[in-house]
Amino acid sequence: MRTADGLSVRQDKILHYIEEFFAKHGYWPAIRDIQTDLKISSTSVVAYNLKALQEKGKINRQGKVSRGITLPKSLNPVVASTSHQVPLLGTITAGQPLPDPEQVDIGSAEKVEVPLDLATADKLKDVYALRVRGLSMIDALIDDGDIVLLRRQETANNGDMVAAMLVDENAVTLKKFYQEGLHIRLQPANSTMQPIFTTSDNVRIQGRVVGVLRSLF
Amino acid sequence: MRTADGLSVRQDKILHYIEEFFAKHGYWPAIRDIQTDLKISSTSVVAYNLKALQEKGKINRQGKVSRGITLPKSLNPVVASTSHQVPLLGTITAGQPLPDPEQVDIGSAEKVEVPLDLATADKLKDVYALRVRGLSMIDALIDDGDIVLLRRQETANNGDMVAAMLVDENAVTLKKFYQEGLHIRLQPANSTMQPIFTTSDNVRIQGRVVGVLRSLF
DNA sequence: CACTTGACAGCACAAGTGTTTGCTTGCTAT
DNA sequence: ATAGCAAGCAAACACTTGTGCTGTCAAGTG
Repeated sequence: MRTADGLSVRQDKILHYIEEFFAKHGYWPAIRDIQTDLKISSTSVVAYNLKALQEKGKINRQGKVSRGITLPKSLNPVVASTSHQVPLLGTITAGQPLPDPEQVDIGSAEKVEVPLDLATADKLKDVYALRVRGLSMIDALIDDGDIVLLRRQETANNGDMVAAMLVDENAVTLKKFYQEGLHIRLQPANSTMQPIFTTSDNVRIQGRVVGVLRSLF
Repeated sequence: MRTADGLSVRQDKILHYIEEFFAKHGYWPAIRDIQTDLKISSTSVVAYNLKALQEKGKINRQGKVSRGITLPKSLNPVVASTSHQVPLLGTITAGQPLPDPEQVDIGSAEKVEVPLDLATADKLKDVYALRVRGLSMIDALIDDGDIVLLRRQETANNGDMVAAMLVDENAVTLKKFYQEGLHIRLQPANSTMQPIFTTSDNVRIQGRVVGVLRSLF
């Protein structure tokens, strides 16, 4: 007898057992867990069926690794996630350059949850977050306390919202970037504000703004 | 040296390593994984620190079980539900009153993922999202295309950012709310803009703004 | 009938892995 | 000084667990 997925009854039971075991314990079962709880006579039978499940793409296995049976993320109801974490590297204030993400221990940094609506996971590479202090970014429609998401890059296309450092002023600002011949126009997002015109060598792009989160709770 | 959590540097590193290992592999690390990758001289040192982490409630352990180190669900960024879905009920444009959430079939509405950093789950009750069309909310630092999160309510405290309908003008606007005697002051979030003064009966509060999401991808 | 194949059994081995024991080090309080 | 203690080190030990045989058995298959 077969299930709809082309699995034998036993394989189906094993698959569900693996799911439930992980949901209950938080780690994966060993072959002998499956064996005893499902009252299978031999570990080799379990191994045999696990191999079948693996070939059918229902599970992943890491050879030789204890409890290395895993479910593909997309099939794992416990792990499937709709958001992604990016490191919160610090605070951005007018005048201070952005921290270099490579200088900071990303592993120990605070994390910010970013919904995948805002950005798909693969686009979140090299993205980090900064908390905004002060009102200096208000012409970019960014308030005190907002969290901005930045992707590290040193070039920009016209119209991109970038974190740009003005060398002369020693200030960082968030503006829309427009290259106009030898000059650069930095246009505030807020149309009631005036743009900045300056030369290329006075501008150093530190990253592109890819999102803003504001909590008013 | 200690981290903010009262963990030693080594314990902090181990904790983050466990997180990353699980995120990467889908199963938990063995003591020897931790040892070799963190270049710790002995397994017993790892065991020693794991015990400390366990006593501090940072990890759970199943004695004797291979790869039985787990993170409490609330601390596990991979498993913990760190975001929540709220219905996206439509579009807000200057002049149009907000849709009544009860009039819309919430079940079939589009959903927006909201990170719990922005709002804890229990506070997300009666919260819904609207997409902003046009620049009419620019003085509330909200751009065309932003998504605003609103909690349905008809009263407000001073200083709350609210969605207020001005009856005479038949317009909806997002402003900070201040009751001043019999009059009401609606103050833009953007200090370069001017407030609106009006009477109480000309203002109908439609909800409180609890968050803003902006994606620039 | 001989031959294959899928599924299961039993068992033992070796690798994977947690635990224990004894020893060293550096620091602090008595 | 000396005792106490947290933290680390090294090696051995013992349990846990995946894997590799060797068979059995029933159901095809030519």
